[in-house]
Amino acid sequence: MSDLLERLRARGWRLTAQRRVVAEVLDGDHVHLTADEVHARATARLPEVSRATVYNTLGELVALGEVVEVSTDGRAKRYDPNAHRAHQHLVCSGCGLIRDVHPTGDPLADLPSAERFGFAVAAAEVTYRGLCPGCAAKA
Amino acid sequence: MSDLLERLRARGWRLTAQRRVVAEVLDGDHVHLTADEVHARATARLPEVSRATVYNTLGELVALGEVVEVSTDGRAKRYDPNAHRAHQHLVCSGCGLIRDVHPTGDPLADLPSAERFGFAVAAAEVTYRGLCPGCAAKA
DNA sequence: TTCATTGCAAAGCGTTTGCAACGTA
DNA sequence: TACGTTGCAAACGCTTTGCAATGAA
Repeated sequence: MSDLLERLRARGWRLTAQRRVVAEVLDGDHVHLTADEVHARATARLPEVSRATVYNTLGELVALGEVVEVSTDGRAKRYDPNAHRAHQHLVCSGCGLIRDVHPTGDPLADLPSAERFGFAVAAAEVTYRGLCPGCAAKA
Repeated sequence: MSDLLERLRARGWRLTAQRRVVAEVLDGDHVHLTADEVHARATARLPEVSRATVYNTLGELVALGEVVEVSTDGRAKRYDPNAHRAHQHLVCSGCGLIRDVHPTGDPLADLPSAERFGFAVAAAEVTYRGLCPGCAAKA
């Protein structure tokens, strides 16, 4: 993640305490927090971080391609810092848990040109839905 | 779509003018309207349709499995009446246009059990993103 | 010093809900 | 007639924005 901070600095980002904390919160694997969760964890480290700043910072990280927005349900967006390795998401229909997965095969290869209707297809997002072990045990 | 109305009646649905209009608006291929667009088209046919009724009716159609909610962006949900044939979506990054597509291959087959982490995977959603011919020409 | 960044609070958008009036079965 | 359905309007959750104060470079 220090990589991230260096990349941001190299892009001329003005590095503030708030931005550093937001970036740190997003560190780690399988992190898919909502903006509100990011705010909660950020204020735990640094009380003076406003919601607006969290939204601003997340939006900028997304624009920079460092973080990806994931809207798994109709609820709040989640932010996925694992933008540099292609992966897909496994979402629990019960509790909303999200896991990163790395399927074999390229989904793009499954879409023949006859089915592209002239679109310049750039990417494919795959979301697998099911019950996580915990929720399956309760059901 | 008359099929739909008959299915609904068979399920004991109380058939009101408002519900019929909402169902009619959703008729046709490649229809992916937001709740607000459904409301606009519904009131064009029948002025006395409230937003609340549109939301209620859409929610019931989703619960009945006749319509599928699609959240392509972080904005308003869209409603896809093509629930009876497996298909995926091609979304234009420029204008938001959505097309149904029917890829070859089953995405579920691309997720080996080692990548399922104990999840009981039930379904896979695939969204292809790119530029439609119109937006590609402008870019 | 300067100008981007911040915090606050209010507004915005899409959606849901409470409740009285309504209309289908 | 009875009970499910409707419309209105207010409340809601999440996100964005205006503006004055702040602070990194």
